[in-house]
Amino acid sequence: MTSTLGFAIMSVLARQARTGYELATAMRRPLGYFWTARHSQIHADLQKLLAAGLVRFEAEHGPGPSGKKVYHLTPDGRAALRDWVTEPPQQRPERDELVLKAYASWLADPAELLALFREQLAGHEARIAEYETHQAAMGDVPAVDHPSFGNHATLWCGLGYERHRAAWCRWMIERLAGEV
Amino acid sequence: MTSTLGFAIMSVLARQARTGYELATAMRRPLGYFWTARHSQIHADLQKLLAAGLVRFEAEHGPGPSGKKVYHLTPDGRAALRDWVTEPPQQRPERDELVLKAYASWLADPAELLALFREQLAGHEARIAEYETHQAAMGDVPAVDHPSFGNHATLWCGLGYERHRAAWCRWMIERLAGEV
DNA sequence: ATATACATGTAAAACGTTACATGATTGG
DNA sequence: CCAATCATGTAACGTTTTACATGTATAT
Repeated sequence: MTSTLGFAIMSVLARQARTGYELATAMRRPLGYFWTARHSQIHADLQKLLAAGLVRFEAEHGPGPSGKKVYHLTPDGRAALRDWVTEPPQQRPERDELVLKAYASWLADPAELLALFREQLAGHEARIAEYETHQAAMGDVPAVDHPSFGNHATLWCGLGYERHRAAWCRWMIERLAGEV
Repeated sequence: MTSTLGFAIMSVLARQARTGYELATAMRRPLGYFWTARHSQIHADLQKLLAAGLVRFEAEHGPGPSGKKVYHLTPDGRAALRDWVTEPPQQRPERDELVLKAYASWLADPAELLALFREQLAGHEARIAEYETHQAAMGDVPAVDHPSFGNHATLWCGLGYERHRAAWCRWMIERLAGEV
């Protein structure tokens, strides 16, 4: 069975052939906004995808003890990815440490809590500004069958998320500021 | 080192003494909205917390092969929890399968995608209605040092999250409906 | 020359899920 | 009496992180 990471890798390869190293950097940005993995996990997963016939590689001369391997999707890989996209996602448990802290916030020091949420808010505001710059640079939303539609869709979601979290932080700050 | 699950457990025990079984049901609702664990993991973690002196239990006669154990926080446990609340959360990687699918959505069938996002939207709308009922039942927001402030804060966040996701689904549906 | 980026992999440990295993209490 | 709920725990497996291990190409 292909893991979700396997599909994340194939989602990148569907756009362009890449080495494992390049996949790892894609897992920081832009893919890292919604899926991450370390290079050790990526190399291991690539071997599984290879065994399943979903990817293949061209060995090229390059850095590293064993040259470089440029991976690309096979027709089977592209078909598997295409099918996976429209299947309902398995709902994995939510795990949100800041919300957990909010649940226990009643026993903490309000002044320290206020500092925590102000710090979090600053982070969200910085990311909102960053995402808005990206969005302005990307221009109009293309047709849904264009690769960059995926970039628009994920950026829209990321921006909405950051705005929601910023609003929540402001609500918390308002409540806490009244107590200090 | 206490795991985040350990603090989740202590967040529940800070309100009321509980058995491991009761902690597992709390990990479905209401805690399950932002942190989950199975009973097997909870029992294992309780033994770590016990060894660290952060919780203790009273053995009581009851069901099960070994009676029941009602756990409560020790003063050390309460202090550790209190300190943890105001520490910045360690940013754990985002992993969102639906957003990953959106990233690869350009190569899928628009009609099937439309069905997927309509289904997701229906789920969000149902949860919004459910949370709004909870919120109405809870009444006004109490002082920040009252345990139920934690319930209000987490519910506010959950409601904001569901509304954000619903809005994103509607945006996707609008784009996709134009193509089918 | 030397530091940085590029490049691939393995091993150990932590975290989390699923399945296995047992048995008492309670309500119908 | 029987089923559901309450109750505790262990074992096997898969996923993810951290650390270990190596070595080339390139720009300063």
